[in-house]
Amino acid sequence: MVPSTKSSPVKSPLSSPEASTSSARTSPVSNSIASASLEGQSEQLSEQIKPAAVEEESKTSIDSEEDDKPLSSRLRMKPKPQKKTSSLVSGKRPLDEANVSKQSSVKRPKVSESSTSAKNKQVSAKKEAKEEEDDYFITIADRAKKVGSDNKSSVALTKPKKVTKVGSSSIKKTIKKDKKGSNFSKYSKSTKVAPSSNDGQEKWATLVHNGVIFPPPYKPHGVKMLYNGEPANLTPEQEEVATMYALMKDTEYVQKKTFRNNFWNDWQKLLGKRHVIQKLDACDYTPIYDWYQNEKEKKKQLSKEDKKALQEEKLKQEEKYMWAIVDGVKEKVGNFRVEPPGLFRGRGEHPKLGKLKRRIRPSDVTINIGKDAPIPECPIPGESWKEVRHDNMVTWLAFWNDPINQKLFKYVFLSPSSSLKGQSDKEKYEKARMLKDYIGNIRAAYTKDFTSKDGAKRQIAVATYLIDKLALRAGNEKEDDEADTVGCCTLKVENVQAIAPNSLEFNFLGKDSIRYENTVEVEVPVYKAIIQFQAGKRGNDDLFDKLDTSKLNAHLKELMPGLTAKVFRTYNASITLDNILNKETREGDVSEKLVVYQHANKEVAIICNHQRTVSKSHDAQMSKLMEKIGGLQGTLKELKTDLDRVRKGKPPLEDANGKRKRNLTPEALEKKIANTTEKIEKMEADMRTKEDLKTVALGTSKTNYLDPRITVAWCKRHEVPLEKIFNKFLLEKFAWAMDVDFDFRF
DNA sequence: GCAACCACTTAGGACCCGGTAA
DNA sequence: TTACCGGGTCCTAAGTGGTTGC
Repeated sequence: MVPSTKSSPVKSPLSSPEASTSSARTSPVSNSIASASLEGQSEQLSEQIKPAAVEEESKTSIDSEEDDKPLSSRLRMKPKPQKKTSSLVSGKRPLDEANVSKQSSVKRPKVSESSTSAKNKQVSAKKEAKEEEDDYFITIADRAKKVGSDNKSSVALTKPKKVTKVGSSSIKKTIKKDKKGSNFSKYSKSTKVAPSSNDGQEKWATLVHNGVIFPPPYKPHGVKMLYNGEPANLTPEQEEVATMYALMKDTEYVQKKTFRNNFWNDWQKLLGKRHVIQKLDACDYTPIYDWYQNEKEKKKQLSKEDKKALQEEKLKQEEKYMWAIVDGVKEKVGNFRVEPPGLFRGRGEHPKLGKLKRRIRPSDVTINIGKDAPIPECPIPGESWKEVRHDNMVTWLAFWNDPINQKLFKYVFLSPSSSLKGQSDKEKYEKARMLKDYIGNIRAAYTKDFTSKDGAKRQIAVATYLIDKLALRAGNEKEDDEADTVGCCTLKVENVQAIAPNSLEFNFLGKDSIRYENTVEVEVPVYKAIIQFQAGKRGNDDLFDKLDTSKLNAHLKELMPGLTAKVFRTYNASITLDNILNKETREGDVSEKLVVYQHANKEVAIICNHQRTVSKSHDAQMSKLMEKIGGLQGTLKELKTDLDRVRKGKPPLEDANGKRKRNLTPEALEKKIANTTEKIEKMEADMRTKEDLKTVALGTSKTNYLDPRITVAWCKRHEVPLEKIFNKFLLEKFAWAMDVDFDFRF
């Protein structure tokens, strides 16, 4: 991991605890699902719906033929998933001291044994990786032919229950570096992971790490801010918090009343009642702001060598915290840096905006580490950890209470590239793939319930439909001290407007206070049900008053083992990518294929409502491009005129400066025209893409929703270098997906 | 049945840095 | 040489969902 070069300008030794588009969105759902005749359907909700593929091996899709059958013939009893018993291996953090050892009383065992075994395992892992690499000796195209003949890709497409052999040895032997020298397995990680990391199971056997690193103590700068135009004296603690505020001068936060009020309340506690500073409005933080800008500039002006030296120094300090050894394997730690103090930057209209996030000390931090591992030395002399635990039912290495909301915790986890995270990532996508086999029957079941006499059932059906069709989030209840955002189950009456004959207009703030605006045509029974749910209610009342996420998820679990609302998002995102890639990819050069990928990625981002704010320079950038295109069009016109004249035996026209242009042959002019036209087309395409994507965030879906195996397999099939799609972070995160068969379909 | 608690995933924005056009 | 831009990295907020205890 590249260490952050960001400086933490505001650090304080505080200790007081509380001083502390309506765009035409692509619907992933076919409209055919509403027509099913469901006469005779059993009302047994406790039955799990068996995947269609299991019932009818030859059936390839969730089509109406199946839906037309009586549900009794489509539903079969499936054993309920075993309820987890709370026994010795409870996944919960124990409240008592049974699993806790106080730092002082813990004897430090020698590290040698585990580290030796770690080394051995790493050596053997490396050896395996090398052996795998040596096996690649056939081109991708040959491999495609070979595997294609052995295992027709159409089979993969038509048999929904096909189990994909990730990294099967037969396939590996047919892989070779592609023509461009990019081979996928160089990114794959030969890790030995437990078959499942389900809850209620041990996450690791041995865990060694060095704890966390704290931000350096606050260094007072002594620059005086002004109060009523006069320099004001501040203690280092007061100055630290003033500096936090001063540095936010250019942000929108300071425009918000809540932010200013919360900051003032917390800062005033530090200032004390009798301080000369009595109101925020009379404060002028400019001297501190200017000082900081100056410091920043000085830093920028440092020589390359000095910058490098600083970076190396930081790396040296942090190196030991960057790694953990999990079951003998060295793994990256994610967020090993304790969050520095600062002013709370919540999203949207968060009621706690601007509150002081006090400094976290070792006495706030609980460490989780293997029983036999040495307890990390507390990096701040004279202080000690709050607690040391040895809980292998969880994956966190450390946690502390969130100073803004004491009920919440901040965890230190392994990096997304670790085997532990990779394993759970893979399980997530496997679950979403499983939904593919159930979705037909699930859709048929909720369609039937749109008109159920049972109001709760009707609400569950409509909510599930919205989650499926619009990829809405579940929508847990929120506390009063959080931003007022909603998901499906918490939609308010005012968030949905029925538009005759059968459209719904959604408008609400979702996660991160990102607005969801979408008008969508829905099944008529859904439309009618929504109107009915709204009847007699006020705008701020719950649309789904008989429903919450627990009830919804409990119901979903009856339909498929492990099914929850969020699985639909993963499923719809991944299946959309898979479908678009396979439908739209044509023979051509890599850049054309990348356009297809980006288009698919964009569709998914729109479905999931992944937005970003338009960059400040967007308009200027567009104007510049327009200008350039205009210039090129002028050139093109001139070239065409010249060609015309040359063909008629006349000399070319004079240029803009009145100078005679060089005589060119018609062929040379044609070539120039072609080049200029190509340039214009490329620029226009760039412009369209830029405008198209100005509010769309593509990264979130790539990182969290798109099964990487779809991408890897597609790259293999179409000889697209994976590095064109996955950056370093994603290549590492998805190491588990690299050995997928080239014919993998989601 | 429900609230509280806990552990984990998902999310957008800030900031940095290197490549490239002017 | 400088300015600009875009991608990468880091940060941490904000979700989801399981479990527990009353």
